[in-house]
Amino acid sequence: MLFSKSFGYALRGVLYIALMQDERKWIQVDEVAGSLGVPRYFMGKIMKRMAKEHLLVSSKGPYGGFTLNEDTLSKPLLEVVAIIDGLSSFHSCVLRMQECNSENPCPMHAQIEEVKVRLKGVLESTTIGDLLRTDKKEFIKSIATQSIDSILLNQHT
Amino acid sequence: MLFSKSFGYALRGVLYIALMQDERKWIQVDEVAGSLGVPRYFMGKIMKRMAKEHLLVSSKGPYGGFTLNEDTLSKPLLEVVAIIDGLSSFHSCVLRMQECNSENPCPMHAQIEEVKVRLKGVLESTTIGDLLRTDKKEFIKSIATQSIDSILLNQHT
DNA sequence: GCCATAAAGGATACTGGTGTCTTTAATGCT
DNA sequence: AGCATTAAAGACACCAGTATCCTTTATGGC
Repeated sequence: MLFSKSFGYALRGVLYIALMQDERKWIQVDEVAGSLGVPRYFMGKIMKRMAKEHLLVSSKGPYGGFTLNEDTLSKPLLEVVAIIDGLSSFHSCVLRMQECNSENPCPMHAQIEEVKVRLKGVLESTTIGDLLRTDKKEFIKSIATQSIDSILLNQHT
Repeated sequence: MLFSKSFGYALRGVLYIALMQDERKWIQVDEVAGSLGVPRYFMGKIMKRMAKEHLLVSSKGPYGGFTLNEDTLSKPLLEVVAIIDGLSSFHSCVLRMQECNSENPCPMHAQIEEVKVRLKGVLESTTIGDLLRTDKKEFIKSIATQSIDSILLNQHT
């Protein structure tokens, strides 16, 4: 597994909020979790962590919820990885050897290093905003489990 | 985490056996686990799984242990991954979307697919034998936690 | 056949990620 | 000020990977 389950929830959550941003500023956990088919309370904890790291902004009380920060869309995907999974896998050896580095490499070091550099490069050069697509319905379909109609319907309630 | 902890144990175990093969045919779990600094009973279970898949051969009783199969060194690393971790991460979406594929891709599909193909390529094109190095002492150092001297010493007991 | 040795197999505990629920704190509305 | 709403925070359950121990099975040497 490249990333944790939480990372998937986190990124999809941010993208969902970004998607709804043009209509409403504050989006509630209930709606995000419901639309994405993610456990309600678990989603809440994940979004809280992102808010704590200023990738999201939260507001309590009626009409509160979560919203993007000014710079959220320009942040690289690696930021989400760092917040949710941490970056240890990029720095540590796949064979878990303590002393693995370019001078004293583990047997897989060279082969894996190349892949890790590449993956890190993708995550650094791709921003959250880069992932957004123009077709809203198509985009929702790619991150949500609920039907598009029921999601768009919920917006009026 | 690209691979599980077990995968690291497994690969290092196979390499250790390969390394000792020129002197002795059958290597015991006790020695492998001791040399590599891996939990004894856990290592046993991992090696058993590899034996079941014919990546290793096992023999019970006195002077028994594990040894390489005829074709072990020519097997690609992906074989070890398949036995220990399974290949599901290569086939499934990082955002865990059920319906993610090239026709209906998740937002990260294109970027990740490239990395996954590359990683899989490395694991397919690199054999276990490819990882072996000529300098035995250097090689042991790269997969073991115990001192080289104490390992070489144990061979005589 | 008996004994010692080593893997096989099963039972159990630990740990971190995942998932659920309840209580507390903050905020907007009346 | 009081109430309703929403996130924050903490407690707890669950599960899969990890780790440990014990019993059983196979095998070689005597």
